[in-house]
Amino acid sequence: MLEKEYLEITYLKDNGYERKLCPSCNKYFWTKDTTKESCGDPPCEPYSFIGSPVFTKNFDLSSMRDEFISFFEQRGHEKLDPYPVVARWRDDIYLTIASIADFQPFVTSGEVPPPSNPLVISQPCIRLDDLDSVGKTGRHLTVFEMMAHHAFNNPKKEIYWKNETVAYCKEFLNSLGVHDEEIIFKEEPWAGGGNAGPCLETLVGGLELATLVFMNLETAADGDIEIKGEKYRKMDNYIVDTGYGLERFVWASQGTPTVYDAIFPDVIQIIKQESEGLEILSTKEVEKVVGESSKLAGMMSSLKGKKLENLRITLSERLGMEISELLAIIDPMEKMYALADHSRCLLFMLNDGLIPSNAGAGYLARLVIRRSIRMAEEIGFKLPLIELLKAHMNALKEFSFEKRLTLMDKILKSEEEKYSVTISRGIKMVERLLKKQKTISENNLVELYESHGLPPEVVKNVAMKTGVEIEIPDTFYSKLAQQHIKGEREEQELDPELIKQYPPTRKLYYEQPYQKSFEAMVLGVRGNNIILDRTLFYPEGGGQMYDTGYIQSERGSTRVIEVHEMGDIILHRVEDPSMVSIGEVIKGEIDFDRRKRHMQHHTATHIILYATKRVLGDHIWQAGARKEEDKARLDITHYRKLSREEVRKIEEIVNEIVRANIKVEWKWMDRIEAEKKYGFTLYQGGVPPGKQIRVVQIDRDVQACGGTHCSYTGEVGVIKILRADRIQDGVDRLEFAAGSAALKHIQKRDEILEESAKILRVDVEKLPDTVKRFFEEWKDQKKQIEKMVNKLARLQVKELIKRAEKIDKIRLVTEQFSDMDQQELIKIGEKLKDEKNVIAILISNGKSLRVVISVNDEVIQRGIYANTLIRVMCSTIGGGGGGKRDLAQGGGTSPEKVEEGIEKVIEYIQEKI
RNA sequence: GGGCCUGUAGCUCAGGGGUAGAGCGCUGCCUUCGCAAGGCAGAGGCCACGGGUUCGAAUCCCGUCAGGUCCA
Repeated sequence: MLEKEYLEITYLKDNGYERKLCPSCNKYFWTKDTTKESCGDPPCEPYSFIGSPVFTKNFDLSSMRDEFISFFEQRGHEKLDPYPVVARWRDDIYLTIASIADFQPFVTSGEVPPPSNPLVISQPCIRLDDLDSVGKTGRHLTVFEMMAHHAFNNPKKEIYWKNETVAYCKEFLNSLGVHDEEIIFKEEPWAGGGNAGPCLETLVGGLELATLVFMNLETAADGDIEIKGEKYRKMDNYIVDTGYGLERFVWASQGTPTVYDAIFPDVIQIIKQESEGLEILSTKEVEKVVGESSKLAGMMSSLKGKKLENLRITLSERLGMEISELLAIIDPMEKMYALADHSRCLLFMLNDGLIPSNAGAGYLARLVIRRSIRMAEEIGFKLPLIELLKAHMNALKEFSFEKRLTLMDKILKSEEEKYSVTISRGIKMVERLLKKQKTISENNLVELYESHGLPPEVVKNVAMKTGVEIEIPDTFYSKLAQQHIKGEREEQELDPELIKQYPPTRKLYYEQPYQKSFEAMVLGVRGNNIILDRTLFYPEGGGQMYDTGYIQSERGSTRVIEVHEMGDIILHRVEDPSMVSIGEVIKGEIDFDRRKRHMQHHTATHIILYATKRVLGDHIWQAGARKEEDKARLDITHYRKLSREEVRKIEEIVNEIVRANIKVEWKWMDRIEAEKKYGFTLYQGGVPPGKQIRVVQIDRDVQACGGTHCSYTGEVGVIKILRADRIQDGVDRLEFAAGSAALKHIQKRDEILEESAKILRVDVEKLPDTVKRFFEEWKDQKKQIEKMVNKLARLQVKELIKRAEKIDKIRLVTEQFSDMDQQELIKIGEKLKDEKNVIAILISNGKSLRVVISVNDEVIQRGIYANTLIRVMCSTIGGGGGGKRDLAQGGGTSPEKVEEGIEKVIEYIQEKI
């Protein structure tokens, strides 16, 4: 299907490139080299650039990036500053995985015009999918810069398309000294993120340097083009999406054994010097081993399990070394590379304000941190991680990381601490386990890792110390992965197609936020949902609850219970839809008290977020929010629990802002323009759709927000923070109330205090002291009672034994108490056990019916057990019981049958002896 | 966002329907010139919280809260 697309690229043919079919991978490629038979892409052919660089000049990251950007600037592309690596403008991905991610979904869909067109960018991207391969393959990185030029075309205007793109690519490579004959363009359809299109991979020396994607397809259930199992159809927009791997270009220019040696040699040097186990690794021989390994690994897509094993075997054969000898060199080497890479990744992540957490995007940061710590330990790296981050900063001067350095240091330290606690806790667990069961099963390993974060390698080491050998099954990690695939998802409620037939609802609540009633025409009725041409009713959104109220027609009025937005349509859910008919003009009235509270809470939320940033630092992001009538809450990202002082400080600042009575400004802005002017901190409450976004500004705080707000901060009234909780690691929740809701809360709290004080008959001020005293006294008295019970029991025993009834040699004690505690019965029973030949039946017949039977040793010898007796007894009195041979307890529900029960027990005893 | 694990003495944890336990730490006494160590005695528990099942729940079930952890 796509073949035609490739053949349309006349530029290739015109420049002497020939289309061939690779016999090895069965894919088409274009080359000028007449001797070339296979596509040159590993695994069809190995790398040829290691040791013999493909460019005429050596580059480092900065110079290579400059070279690329100025090349395209000179050819009419506008330079765009990179976006953050944390993709806050997206709700479908956490991290920026490609340069095109910057423009999805609104620019690629055509809804929003691109910031400039055509443009050139070098976008840092993070991909954690191949985490295991990093360090091993010599080319995998967690963070890399995707240099790219993009052109966004539509039916009305075309910037440029396939021919020009390929031409740029060839010319750029030529400018670096690459000959036409060395370049191979390989056909490889591309798909991702709901789009697809033909694509050319550009290979030089066996290394894929660039990917030229011609994005012109979109997913469609009835599409006629199938790529990788998904169906696609042509879309109106067609986009040039290129990706030039900065790090790979630098690597190719230097021809070092691995990409790591090329892009951060200084960091590697530091790790080598500061690690205990790595001094031997600087010899020429090692370089050779690593180079060969890298070449071989280049032929494989990823390295796991069998693949990795095979690579090691082949490599040892090729070098004439024992596997163990090879591993001794290669294993620490790989860890060193991975550590160098991971620390670079952390630099970007933490700089963009990602706070490590046990859930959400923050987990990704923790994952990388923990891997780094583990690797640092394994190779004996002595310095704190922050030193590596600092070292990376030197090679990345273009990014201003410095301002976040102290914060990064704090975060890393706290994470290191947490991890060491986890590990030492885990170690103790393993030791206990070994005491119990001698060995550790695979299930144990899985549980230790999944539930307690203890890697199997650590378990193995601990076990070794106690002399137990443990095999970690090869299947361990794949088994883990399988366990997690299960999770499925569900979606969709109302049919969106149905809604499409209505025009967008005019949003009066933005135009007249203080209006209480309005008139509108009924456009449709869908079940209980009414669609109007305009409305004052605010639908649920941005964490703000919907408005409620009434809709009035000639026939009467009906309550509006819920209001939701679907696309551009607002649905009013009412109690009785029969009150309105299509075409009718109705009067709507909103519950303004409720609305006003929402407005106060919403404005308060902005103010609080602004204040937390001022108190805690600008790494704070909104992690969620909800505004209700009587309270609201705001979740923020932060690396440690808020202290009481911090909360108080926030509360003070917030109320200062209220008192300052600052104007709350809102306006509609062009999305791209707003992003340029205010940055991505706009998107605190998620990403609103559409070309235009609504921007709300309070003092220096600016957010994209669709909610309703007060006009001045003074209208919010007093803001009271009700609680500050840590809801998950890395996320704190502030619950608060504003205005009259705040007052209500304060009043309610007062009431609770006063009532409590009244019960204790003390002043409110004395409450803490009194409660403490009462609690202490209560505990004290409990102990006193226990002592008395003991004493009393001793006395009781003497009395009871005197009154015992004789059955053969056995002395049977039966006693009914009016209302005695079970504890006391047991105490007496316990004491009676010490007397010879005794069976005691002790009954408390009060609020509930309880029985304790105790039997002394000699009686047990004769085969009479307390737990048997109690069953005889209690089954008669309508209950049950149980216990041990010498002491048992039970109860029942029929007090009138107690005598009968005792009779039965006596009968049983008589039978037994 | 989903899964799993854990909340018991100041600390580390056993127990897992029937009288709340161990080790360490703490207090006092004995032994000693003193210390370390040992011996004896003792203090210290709403068994996270709220429901439910049961004659009876620390224990089983449900929910809440808190902590941990893995995955997306």
